[in-house]
Amino acid sequence: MLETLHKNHERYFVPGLDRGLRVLEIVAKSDRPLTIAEIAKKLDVSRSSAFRITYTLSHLGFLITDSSNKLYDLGPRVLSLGFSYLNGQDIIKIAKPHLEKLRDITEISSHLAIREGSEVLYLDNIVSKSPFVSNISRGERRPIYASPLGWVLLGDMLDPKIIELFNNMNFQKMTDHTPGNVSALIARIREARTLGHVVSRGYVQHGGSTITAPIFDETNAVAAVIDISGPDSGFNFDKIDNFYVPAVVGAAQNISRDLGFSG
Amino acid sequence: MLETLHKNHERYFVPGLDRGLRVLEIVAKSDRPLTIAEIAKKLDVSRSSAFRITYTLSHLGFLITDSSNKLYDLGPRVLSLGFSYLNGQDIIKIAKPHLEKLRDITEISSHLAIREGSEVLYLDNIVSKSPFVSNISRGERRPIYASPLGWVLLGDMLDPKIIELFNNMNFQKMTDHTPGNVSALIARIREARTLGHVVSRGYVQHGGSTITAPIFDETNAVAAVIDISGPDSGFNFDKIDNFYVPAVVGAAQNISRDLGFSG
DNA sequence: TCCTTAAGTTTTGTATATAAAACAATTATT
DNA sequence: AATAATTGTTTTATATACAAAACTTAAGGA
Repeated sequence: MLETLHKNHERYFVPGLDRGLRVLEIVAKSDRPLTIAEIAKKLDVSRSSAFRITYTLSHLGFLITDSSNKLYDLGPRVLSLGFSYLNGQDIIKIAKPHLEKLRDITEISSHLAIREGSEVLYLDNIVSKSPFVSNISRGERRPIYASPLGWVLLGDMLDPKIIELFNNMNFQKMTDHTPGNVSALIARIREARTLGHVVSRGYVQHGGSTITAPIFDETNAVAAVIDISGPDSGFNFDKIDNFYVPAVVGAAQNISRDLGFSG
Repeated sequence: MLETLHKNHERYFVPGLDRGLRVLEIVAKSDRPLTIAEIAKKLDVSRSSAFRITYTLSHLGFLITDSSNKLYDLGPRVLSLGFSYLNGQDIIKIAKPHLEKLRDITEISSHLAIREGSEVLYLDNIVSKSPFVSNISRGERRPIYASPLGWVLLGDMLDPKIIELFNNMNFQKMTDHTPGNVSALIARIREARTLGHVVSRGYVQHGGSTITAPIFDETNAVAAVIDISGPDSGFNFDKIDNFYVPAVVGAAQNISRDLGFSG
């Protein structure tokens, strides 16, 4: 009884499953295929266990081996799960017509994103027909602190929670406007919440601008976020306040409404 | 010794991992979140085992529960693996500039796909700037038999292998041109191999056309396939043979060359 | 309201997955 | 070329993951 107390919260863990998924992420993070010995070392298990795990994963198609059967890499089957996830997100279906309309009237690419942990996760990407610079696609991630999408997404999070989430985060200056620490980030978040949207010119990348607004669910929580984003050349900067901002905020409100949020 | 002979090939399987991944696919296939009891029934294991597996998967972020903690659905973490897979495919990086050039000169969306089992798996989608009908994205799948991409992909497969792969496949007529059985499919594949490309008008969807060509690797095997594809309104049908076909075949050859295939 | 059925947890004896050790095969080193 | 070191695979004794059963909670019907 006593000796298992320290791992009491892991009482129901299936270790083989835990380690198998960690192997997939180890291989995913690696920029080259890995041997069993390398996987064993990174996972801190015996070679025989790593052998069994890779054996299972490759028989299932989640890992593939090279011609020598010694180097393991991700198999195409890992894609099917992600695609099913995207297909199952009602918010994508609900948001898509609004994002397309937004793209059509602004002629700028529009995006839908949610928060996962301390990252912005792009769920949809409606590309504009005019030349585009940024080509972000579904499934991509960005650090929350460095993205206007992230600042808006954290609009309903309490400060202690934010501090907890970013306490030991390494803030890298992407541009001059990237917050360099938690308190600067909180200021950005507060600003976004007060205004109800974010207009950023050159905040994300050199020569690129975005306009961002939040989507609320029925509990008034920030469920997701949308933006229009592209190179400065695609914007008419005289029309920011009386055209682009109302268009994005309006689209976000319409999506919120379709999600069941009555306001 | 004797009693384990029949499952000798599964000697090294990690059952917890196998079942965990099957749970993910069960949930992925389902059109609604599932309870533990439903998962247990579909997986044919005890409720206590299903409990342990869902416990593990949800703690790792691969499954999420609803507010009542009783309905399990895919979590956003499944996306990260698929995205890593796409990023790791050198062929995507190699093909992309050629596909973009192809899109630019034809003004039609271009795609890159590989074969996985009996499905076509789209690896990249370069959207045209003109209005588009089909909006296929990376990670999507189509049955091989119903797609010109599939016919070209099977160009180097021997007939017995093809028959084996499609023997108990249910051929659904998507259009008038969809092969209805294996021998019709083989005829299509042979035709594609002989010509070196496929021109299809209305084969895939009503009012849509595609032009498809194979990519070879250093062993002369069909490594992947590209096409341009869009609504008929985007094509100039007088220029099929002297413009579109050479453009697509040429792009495919250039990609083959960059992959290391000298021809 | 009480009873029945079903589903989610928890416990526990036992079948079995696991890590260590042994072995084989390959690669590095002198 | 010979030996050492490393890695992949197989075997096996033992720790433990598993299914069954018990228990708890919730939902439905009479």
